[in-house]
Amino acid sequence: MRGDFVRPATLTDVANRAGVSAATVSRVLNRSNLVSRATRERVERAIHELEYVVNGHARALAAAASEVIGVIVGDMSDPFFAHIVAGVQDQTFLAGQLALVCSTGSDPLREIRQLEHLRRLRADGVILVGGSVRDADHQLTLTRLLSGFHNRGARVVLCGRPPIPDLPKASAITFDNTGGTMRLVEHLTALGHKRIGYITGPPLRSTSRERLHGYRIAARDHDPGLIEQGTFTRESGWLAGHKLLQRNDVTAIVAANDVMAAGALAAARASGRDVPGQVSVAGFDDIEFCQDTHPPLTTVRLPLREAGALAGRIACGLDEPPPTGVVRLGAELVVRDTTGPVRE
Amino acid sequence: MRGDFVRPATLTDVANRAGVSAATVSRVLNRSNLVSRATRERVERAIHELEYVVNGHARALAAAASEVIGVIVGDMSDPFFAHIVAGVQDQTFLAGQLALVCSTGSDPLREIRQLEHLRRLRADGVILVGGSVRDADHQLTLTRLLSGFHNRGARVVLCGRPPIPDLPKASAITFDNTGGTMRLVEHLTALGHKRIGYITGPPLRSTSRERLHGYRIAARDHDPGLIEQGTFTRESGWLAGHKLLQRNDVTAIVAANDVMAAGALAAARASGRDVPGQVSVAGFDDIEFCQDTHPPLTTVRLPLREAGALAGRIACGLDEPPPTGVVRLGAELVVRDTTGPVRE
DNA sequence: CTGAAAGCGCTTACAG
DNA sequence: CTGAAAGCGCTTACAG
Repeated sequence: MRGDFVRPATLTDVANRAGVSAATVSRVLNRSNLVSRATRERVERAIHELEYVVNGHARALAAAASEVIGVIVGDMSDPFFAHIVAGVQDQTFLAGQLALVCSTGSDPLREIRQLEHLRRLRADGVILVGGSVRDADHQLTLTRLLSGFHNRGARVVLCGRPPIPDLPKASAITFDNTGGTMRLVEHLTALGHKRIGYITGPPLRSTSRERLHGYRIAARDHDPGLIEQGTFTRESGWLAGHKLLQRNDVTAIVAANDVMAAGALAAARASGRDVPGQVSVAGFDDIEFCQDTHPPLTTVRLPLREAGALAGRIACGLDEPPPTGVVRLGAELVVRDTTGPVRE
Repeated sequence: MRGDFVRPATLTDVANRAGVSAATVSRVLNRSNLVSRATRERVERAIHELEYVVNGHARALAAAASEVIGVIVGDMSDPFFAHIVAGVQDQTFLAGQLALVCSTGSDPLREIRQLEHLRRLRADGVILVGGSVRDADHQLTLTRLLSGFHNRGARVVLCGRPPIPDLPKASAITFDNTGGTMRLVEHLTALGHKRIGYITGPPLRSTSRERLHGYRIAARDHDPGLIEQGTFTRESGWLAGHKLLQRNDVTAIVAANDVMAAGALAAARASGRDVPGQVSVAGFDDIEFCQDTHPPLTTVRLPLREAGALAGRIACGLDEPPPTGVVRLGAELVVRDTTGPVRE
């Protein structure tokens, strides 16, 4: 039933109405100053009267520039991604580009599909947000796809994801996941904790691996049984926390992100444990609600919005890519009320 | 320094390599079954060898269909939007469309700009998510722009936003904001609360107005001084909560969303008030962290992801638009631990 | 400052 | 089942 529709006005329609050539209309559209004032005004009136909207596809085809920046994220409802994306969009808007945000639901296949879509649209830039998946096949496909962007002259930015060795021209903005986790664990060690449980993220994600690496360095001589597997969701944090609490020697639990830490906190409460009296808990990212958990959560702050803004600026060509290809952003320990001294 | 780049392979390149015409390649691309098996295989090999990626702009221009669905949201880092968008994207992915999510930062001007961008891209559908702004000029521009989409045959869906009278062909998916708030206030009334403070959202947003309206109906004879202005942020909830708590007659505080309720909760704690012993607090939306506030927050649950999925299906043409143009979704009271009986 | 013409890379009747 | 040709709506040298 999608019957007969109005054909939108074209540039030719505008040219006819204004009594000029298509080239002249195009010049007005692109703010060329090779147009006399009178002509410009006539054209602008025609544009207004016809409610003319330039066809972005025709323009992209003729000019070989799309005004589109692709942003690929894992999961929009995860604050980690949401904050980075907000930073990106502030900048793309300033640059007059359209940030096209696609979410993969953490599915590698969907990541590939979305990238293909972006290549079809000849995106001027593409930003991959969040941890990469350690899977040889997937990495190969990804690298091939991304070099396709590069070969066209499109900019590739990795944000919160390690550089890809086979893709030296891509810019990478990374977080100090390892160092941040180390400082967090050392903070607990200084409080007297010796048996510190750790809830890690999905095993193949670079973010998980880097944070876990920090734990392994700082928690020397740790028992491998102190590490539980999570999936970055609250539910998985609850389950893993519950398991760790069944070991009576654990006096502190560190989760690889705040959402899982919130789950572990709930598990501690459910088991009747006082936090931080009987067990300390800590997270990672410092998303807003850390202030509102019970008690407020000790965590590590990542400059998410700033990272997104930087990625956006590079992708739009507003900033030059970093000379070394990599910008490493800090991670700051934020001590709140879920961590305290061990009471033996 | 963006020097000489590789020209991506075109359909003609593929045709030459495979020794067929462009039309045949196009047929293979579009899965037409008017191609012999042998020819198809030859073309597919050429596509693979050349790493050919169809140019979406050329295709959109020739076929007058863009495979793009635009989604306009206020603020990605607000879980309210994030959950709706996740629902949308599940469906657009199934439909093979690209969901192009643009955020306006709650700026009406930016909303218009993003819509113009989507019109240029000849989006097949557009979804406006979240409350509309009550401003005559802005509404007029918006309506004009949206009818431009309609006239082209693109689908317009309003999600979590009231129908626009001048735009009867648009589908609207609305939440029972008023009824949900009424049930929440009645729950408090049943617990003996007589002086219930209310923290409202930005005054011009439809969401704020509908929720406030529910409060006004249910809290009959309320003192206008019991209503404080917020902006849907945690900070504004803290401030408004702080003000309300200075009135010693207030025994309960309802906020127009969970994020502000979390702020109010923190303000109550800061003032040394026990929740719910001395003051009850409640929010709206039921975002995930409501389970982790201290104490867990009483609120009203909105089917955000379902709403997004429905909007996505309609926008992609997977589902027919609702016959009446409007789908009204429920709002369910979720009683947790921040609300309790009045202790006089 | 302005216009005619070619070209961007596809799809789609039309013929065969 | 396949191809030649026109056309989608712009931009961009090239001339003037």
